[in-house]
Amino acid sequence: MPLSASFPDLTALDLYASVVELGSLGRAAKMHGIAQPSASSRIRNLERQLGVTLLTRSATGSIPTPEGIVVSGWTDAILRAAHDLEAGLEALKAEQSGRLRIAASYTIAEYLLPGWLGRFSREHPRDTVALDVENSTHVLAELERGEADIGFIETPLETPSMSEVIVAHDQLVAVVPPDHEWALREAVDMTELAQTPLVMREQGSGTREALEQALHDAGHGLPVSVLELGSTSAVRSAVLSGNSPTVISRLAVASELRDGLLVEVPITDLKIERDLRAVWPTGKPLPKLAQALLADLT
Amino acid sequence: MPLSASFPDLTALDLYASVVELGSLGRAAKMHGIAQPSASSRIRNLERQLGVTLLTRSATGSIPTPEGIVVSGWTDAILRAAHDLEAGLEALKAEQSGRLRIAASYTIAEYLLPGWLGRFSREHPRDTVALDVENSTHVLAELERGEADIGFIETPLETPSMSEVIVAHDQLVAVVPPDHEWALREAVDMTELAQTPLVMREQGSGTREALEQALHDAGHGLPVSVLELGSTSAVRSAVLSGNSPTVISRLAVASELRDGLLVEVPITDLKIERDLRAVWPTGKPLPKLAQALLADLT
DNA sequence: AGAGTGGCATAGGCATAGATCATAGCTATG
DNA sequence: CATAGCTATGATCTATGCCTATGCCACTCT
Repeated sequence: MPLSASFPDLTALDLYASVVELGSLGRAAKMHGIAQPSASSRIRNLERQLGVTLLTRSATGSIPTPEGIVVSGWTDAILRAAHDLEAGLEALKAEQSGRLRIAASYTIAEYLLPGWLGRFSREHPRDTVALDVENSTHVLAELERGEADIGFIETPLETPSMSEVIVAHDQLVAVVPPDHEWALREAVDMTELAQTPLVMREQGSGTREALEQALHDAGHGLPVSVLELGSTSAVRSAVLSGNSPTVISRLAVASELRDGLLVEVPITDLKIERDLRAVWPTGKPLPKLAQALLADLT
Repeated sequence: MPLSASFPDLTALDLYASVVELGSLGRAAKMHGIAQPSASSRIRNLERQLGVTLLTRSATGSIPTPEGIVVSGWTDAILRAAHDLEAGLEALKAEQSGRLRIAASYTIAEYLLPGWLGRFSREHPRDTVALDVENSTHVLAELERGEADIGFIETPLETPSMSEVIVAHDQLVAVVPPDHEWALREAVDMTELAQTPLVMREQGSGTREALEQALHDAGHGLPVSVLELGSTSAVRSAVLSGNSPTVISRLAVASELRDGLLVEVPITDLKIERDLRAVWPTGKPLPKLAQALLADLT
């Protein structure tokens, strides 16, 4: 469903965050490179759009009202996500001539890399990072061709020509909306899972292959799909607003599980763990910047 | 630091999400109530601002490019945070005559309630929710005066006049930026914590009182503050960009801990657990809507 | 094969949001 | 009591973005 038509501008939220931080409209205006009356009017607009008085203004400055403090917490979450987008984009746009070239799989690029890169570029403001998002086999190919300095993948590899180190963990879990019948079950066994139509990624995605492999290893047939979608976020939205289970990366639904918007269903004897690894060619020495990034993560 | 000046409009991101979901600019335009050419131009602007080609357009529709898929994951995170803000605001703005009146403490209101309310209002679209954010004692007072139907607090209560049920857990943890000396420590003992200047909430906040209580119980003096700030998000930002530890709700720094932007430091023998509880007056019967909300959470 | 349908891009006219500058009122400080 | 720092208001201007109308393209059904 679309966002409310009169949703405030992100720049207004950002300005508000600065006001809260600095304690004054004028100082916040200066930090954002606009005139003080503009800041005043933008914040007033923001208050009108949100329908809440955010600041108590006085001749000595402006401090948030009690409601303003709560709202500030919510807007901070939006702004952090926006900064993640910026960090990710900057890396995505960087020319191939950039100093540190990263190749990463989708899950890692979507849910972990922006945070890592934000911190990395704060610590190394003069260096640029280039990011290629590919599936695991392409990541390895890029590393072998010397087109990337370091890679991040979610599948174990057997080649001695690549070194690796585990930087995070992930797990595939079965989830349903809280009003689904499975939400109350103690557990569901694998036979039932294999026979229940699921929302799934398209054929050939890493997530789907891992699930098919696990079912096959346990002597079951291929899972049935009720809907096939091209991205993890699409799958998540479909499950949130539909009534079918899916098997999905825990990282992708962490906040929904925390908030109770989705419920995890234990599947008997099904455990698809994935260690998320940094990989690089064993032969070549790891570039300094790649070492620095790695040091941040371990 | 302020967001990039040319950061795209949230409505543009929202439109893009719809395009990805629906597979066509025109359909997305209709869903957002604008004309197709407007959608076309907005997406084109979005691509220019981000510096990335998001869609491959064709006479049969538009599907995201590989980069578009990654970006879509990042924008989804922003939009989810925006929906949380909307859900929270709607409750905050609702008149006191609203059907379900909730009183909650800051931590719960900031980090958990928006998600709960989003789901609740999807399931009960005709009902309105009013939210009052206060500290724990005020929450109880509102319940006693009958001004709220149900409350959420993070401190245990001893009065038999209130019923309670635990709906989530929280924990105060010590965190530092990853380049802080403590980040590499196995553990830090309480004496050292009590003597180290911390970033803290202002005197009288629940978080600070819990920490002071725990130190006092262990025979230590009051903690020293290097900086006192009025909101949890302000404390988090200060620690992220500074070089001092803080003791803070794990909920507030969950994503930073996951991304490695902050590091948790175990404090020997310090364990401040907080069960987050729903509370309501024992006498009166719990209103239907409050029961429904509670059922969602347990 | 031809008409119809659905999809995207371009061009021109118009309305509105938002920026600036100048000004004025308020409070604390010396 | 004057000054410095804060915010609000009003007048004016610019530019961004929307809408309608139109054209082109690909697929599909008769």
